[in-house]
Amino acid sequence: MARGESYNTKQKSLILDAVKKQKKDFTIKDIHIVLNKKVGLTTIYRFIDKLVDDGVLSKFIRNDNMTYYQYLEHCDEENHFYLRCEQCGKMEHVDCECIGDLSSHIFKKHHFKANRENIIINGLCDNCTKSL
Amino acid sequence: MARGESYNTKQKSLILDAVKKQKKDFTIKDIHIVLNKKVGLTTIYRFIDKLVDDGVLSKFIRNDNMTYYQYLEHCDEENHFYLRCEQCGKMEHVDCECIGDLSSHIFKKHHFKANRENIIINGLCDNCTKSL
DNA sequence: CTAAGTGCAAAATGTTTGCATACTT
DNA sequence: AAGTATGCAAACATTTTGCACTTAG
Repeated sequence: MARGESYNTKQKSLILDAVKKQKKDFTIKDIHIVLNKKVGLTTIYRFIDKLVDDGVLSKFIRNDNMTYYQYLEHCDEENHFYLRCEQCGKMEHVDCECIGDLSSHIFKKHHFKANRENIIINGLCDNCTKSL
Repeated sequence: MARGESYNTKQKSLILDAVKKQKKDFTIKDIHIVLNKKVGLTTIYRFIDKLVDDGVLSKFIRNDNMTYYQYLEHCDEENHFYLRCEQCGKMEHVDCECIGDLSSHIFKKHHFKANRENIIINGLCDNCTKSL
């Protein structure tokens, strides 16, 4: 096997499964608890960091000063983007050419190359709008 | 004076000035150093947190695990949004109806109420695209 | 004069590192 | 067998808190 390659371990797949099961954004602690502390905190930190580097997770901070992560379903769709609810933390996936149109407009008119892999629009989802 | 009101102090205006002068995203430490440690770290933490709550600053985390802040020029423009360069950290302000169009599309078709105050598109600015 | 703000030092958290052990390939 | 991964404990860094003192109104 080539040098620098990584090994598959029970811990990694446990973490990845847990991460994929989350319905909304989560913290390192959440995963630690979900896994019933079967996997060490250090390992979780290390592997989740790697997932962020690999673009599998996005990482952000709320004003409560906690670090949250969110699973980014891998989409090869040309026109994929996210709608993230600021109220409940849920992330909707959308495929719609509207975002492609915006990107090309921004490129042509504003000379900026949008990162198409990771466009997130914040706001309020349908449910939360109703319950306010 | 009404209870719960806040006082204007030298420290607060020093911090606010420093924050506005930043050309790109910055950390608490940056501000501490810019102010030549004339203002205590604790005070900086407290006031900057307040600025975030008030929507004057946005707060986010990079994968280096440092917390960054960015000054959000207040814009009453209907169609204001940000283009944030992932390479150099610069934030461009744009006023263009393209974003209003997108927002109403998203509202009508995807039943999501975008937060118009704070739309940030990540990507690469013109300069950084050229120098890659 | 009173409420709010400041800054130090201490405490609390969150995150990373060193290292011996265990696991993958 | 050799390279990776794990997890503990320790080290580190960042952020928050308690408190006596200062300042704004």
